[in-house]
Amino acid sequence: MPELPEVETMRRGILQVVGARITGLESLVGTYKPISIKPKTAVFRRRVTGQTIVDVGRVGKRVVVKLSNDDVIILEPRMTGLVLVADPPNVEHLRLRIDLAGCPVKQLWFWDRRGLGSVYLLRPKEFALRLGPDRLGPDALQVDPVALQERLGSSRREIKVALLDQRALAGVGNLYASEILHVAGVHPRKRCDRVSRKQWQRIHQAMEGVLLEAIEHEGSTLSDGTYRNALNQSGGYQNLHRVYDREGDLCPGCESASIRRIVQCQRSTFYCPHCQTRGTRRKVVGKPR
DNA sequence: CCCCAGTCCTGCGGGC
DNA sequence: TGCCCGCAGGACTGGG
Repeated sequence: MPELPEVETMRRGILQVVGARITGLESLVGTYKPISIKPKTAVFRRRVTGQTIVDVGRVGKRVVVKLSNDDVIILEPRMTGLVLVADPPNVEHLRLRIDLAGCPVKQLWFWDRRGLGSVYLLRPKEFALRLGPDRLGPDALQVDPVALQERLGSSRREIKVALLDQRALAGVGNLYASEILHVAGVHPRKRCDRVSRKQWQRIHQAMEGVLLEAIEHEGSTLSDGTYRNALNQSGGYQNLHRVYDREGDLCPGCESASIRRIVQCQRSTFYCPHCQTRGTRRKVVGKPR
C-alpha cells in the first residue's frame, strides 16, 4: 500500500534515470486486465519518445517524471503498483515498460499485481489542474503545524478519516494514519473540531517523525509482500510498526493495554485504548522510537 | 460544500 | 482437499 514513504523510496530508487533519453514505451498486457494508461499506448509513445528526463519528483502518493518538453509522466501505484529498474517480483504483472538510453538503467518498469494503479502523461496545464492545490492538499512533509490545523481543524469528521483526505493533506494513507495518531496520543475517533492546538502540534510532530523514520527504513512491506523498492527489495519499517496490523498485541507505548482494531469508513484502524485518549489531556507519553 | 458508500482489481486465507 | 466468499485500501464517482 504505497503511501508517502513508499512512493518517496520509489522516487529515490529511480533518480538515476535523470538525464536519460526515452527511446520507446510498451504496454504489457497478459492474461490480466490492462492498467489505465492515458493517453493510449501509441499516442503516449509518440509523445514521450525522444524526450529527456530532467527530474523525478513526487506529489503525494504519485511519482512525477518530468520531461524536457515540460510534460510529466505520472506513475500512480495505488494499492499494489511498483516502479522498478530491476527484476520484478514476477513477469506476469508487468504493465508498462519505458525504454531508456544514456543512463545505467535501460528500462523503467511499472508492475502492478491488482491493476488498480495507473500511468498518465500530462501537459503542464493538465498537471496543474489534476494535481494542483485545488485537487491536492499540501504534502504531509511540507505542511507546518498551523496550516495543518487550518486545513483540518474545522471539519466535523473523525481525525483518522480526515488524515486520509488527499484534498486536505497529501501523502498519508491508512497505515501511517494509525501509526501517527498512536505516537501523537490522539484517539482515531476524535472529531477534528475538538482537537486542541496542542494536539495538532503533537499530530504534526508525530507525522513528521513517523514519515521520516519510515523513509529511512524504505517503507513498509506487509505480510502480503507486495511493496518493494525500485530494486525489488522489501522495506524494513513493518518491523517498527507500533499498532498497524497488531490487534491483540501489547501496546509498545504503555506496555499494559492491548492494541484494538476498529473500522472507520470501511477501513481498518488500529490504536491503543490506553495511550490514545478522546479528551484533550494525554494519559501516557508514548515515546517515538 | 461536506461526507459517506460503492466501484475498480487480484490474491489470499478462513470457513465449511 | 477444494470451493466460495470476504477482505485488503489507493482514488474516484454519485448522491444524500
